[in-house]
Order: sequence, then structure tokens, then C-alpha cells
Amino acid sequence: MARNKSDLFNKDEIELANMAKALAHPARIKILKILMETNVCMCGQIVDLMPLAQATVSQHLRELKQAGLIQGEIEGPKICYCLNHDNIKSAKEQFSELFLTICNC
Amino acid sequence: MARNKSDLFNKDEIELANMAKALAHPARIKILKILMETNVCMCGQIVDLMPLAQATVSQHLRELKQAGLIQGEIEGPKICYCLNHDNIKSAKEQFSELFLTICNC
DNA sequence: GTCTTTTATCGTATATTTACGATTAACGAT
DNA sequence: ATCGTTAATCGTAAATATACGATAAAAGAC
Repeated sequence: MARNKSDLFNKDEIELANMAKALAHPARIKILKILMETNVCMCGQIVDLMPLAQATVSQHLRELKQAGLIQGEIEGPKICYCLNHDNIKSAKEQFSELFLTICNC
Repeated sequence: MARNKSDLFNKDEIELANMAKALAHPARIKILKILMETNVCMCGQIVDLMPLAQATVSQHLRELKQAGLIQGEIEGPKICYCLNHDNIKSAKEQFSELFLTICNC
């Protein structure tokens, strides 16, 4: 069983689960906050603000990018990361919908 | 590095990440919806509605319980699971706060 | 061209997650 | 006491996530 998740659960559930997975690590939440609250955008600057090695931060950035929560714009040898507001908005709405469904509050 | 996460990230970030992790699987999202939308509450009934084995569903139930999103009340040999509305409300607020922080929308 | 800076990727080790069948435990009914 | 029923747990296999150092790649500066 469970060879191919897309057969077993509906698309909304899978999408939301993926979004939740992207948020399921404190490092990634912190990165999102850094990108919003500071004018930091480069990987190296983020590394300086995090208790993790450069390779690890890069891996987390990739996951956030894959989830669509951030995007990276190449500026010469550096890359300026920024939040993808459209997709964050969409994620926000997906979570809202879930809580609307499961929370009578 | 990263021996003890609690030293490396702040409590809010870790809590939210844990909540996100609890939601980071379509099976668990589906279980929450089932508990809200149907009058099903027993593990066996949930199994019938899911494409997973009883042991696997039980494992997912345990994770939801650990995260505080559901609770189980023993009724003889069965256990009636139900949503923990207080904690779901709290989770909802945590996510809201995150999106308020990272989304200018 | 070569050097420097920046970030991604590789290789790898460890931990966690996910799934299952089989078994156990708990309890009501007989 | 024995028998069903229900759910948890055990044991295990496979996949994924997390972390790191080392290396590679890309691009501007010289």
C-alpha cells in the first residue's frame, strides 16, 4: 500500500501537507522571518544569523524554494532571496481553510 | 552543532514547527477532517475510511495526540477520539501569527 | 587569464518518518 | 474462564530529513 500518495489522498490534502512540511522545521520558520523582518537576503547573511552551517542553510533554502515560499534572484555571484508573497498568501489561505474546517472557533 | 534544538531556536519557532510537522502528512489532515465532519471517532472506523493499515493509522493518531490536536477517551475496549478544540485554536493562532509576520497581505 | 566571493552540490553519517504484519493488552460479553 | 472486539505496540524495512565538511560552479574584480 501507499506506493503513490497521489492515489490515496486528495490534491488539497497533499498540497497542504507539503506546505506544512516546509514549515516543519524551526530553521525554516526563522529564515522566513529573517527575510521579512530584516533587509537581509543573501545566503551568507542568513547563515550569519543562524546556528547552522552554510551547506545546511542552503539545503533549507532549497526546501523553502521548492515549496514556493521563497524565490531567489541572481545578482552576479550572489543570490538575493525574498519571500514569494503570492504563494505565502495562498498557503495562508490553505491553512485558514483547514482551520475553518476543523475548528469550530 | 545542532545537538539540542532548544538552544538554537526560540520556543515559539520550535512549537510552531512541531505543529506544522503534525500537519505535514495528508493522512493526518484527513483524520482531522474525518473527526470534524463525520460522527466517526473510533480507530477502526477511521481505518475503514483511510487507505492505510490499522497499525499505520494508529501511529498517525498517536502523532496527532502527541501534538495535542486530538484526544482519546477510553470507552471499554474502544477509544473515542475527538478533536482538542482548545489546542487546535491555539495552533490556528500560532499559524495566524506567523502569516501575519511573514505575509504583507 | 587568475583570484575572490558567493552559493550550490556532493558525499556521507545519523536520525526520523512511514509503512506493514504480527502480537499483545484491555475490556465487555457470554 | 473463554471468546470477540478494539486499539496499541513490537519488530522491521525502506524512504526521507537533517547535518556537516569538502568540493564545484558562477560571476565580478583585477
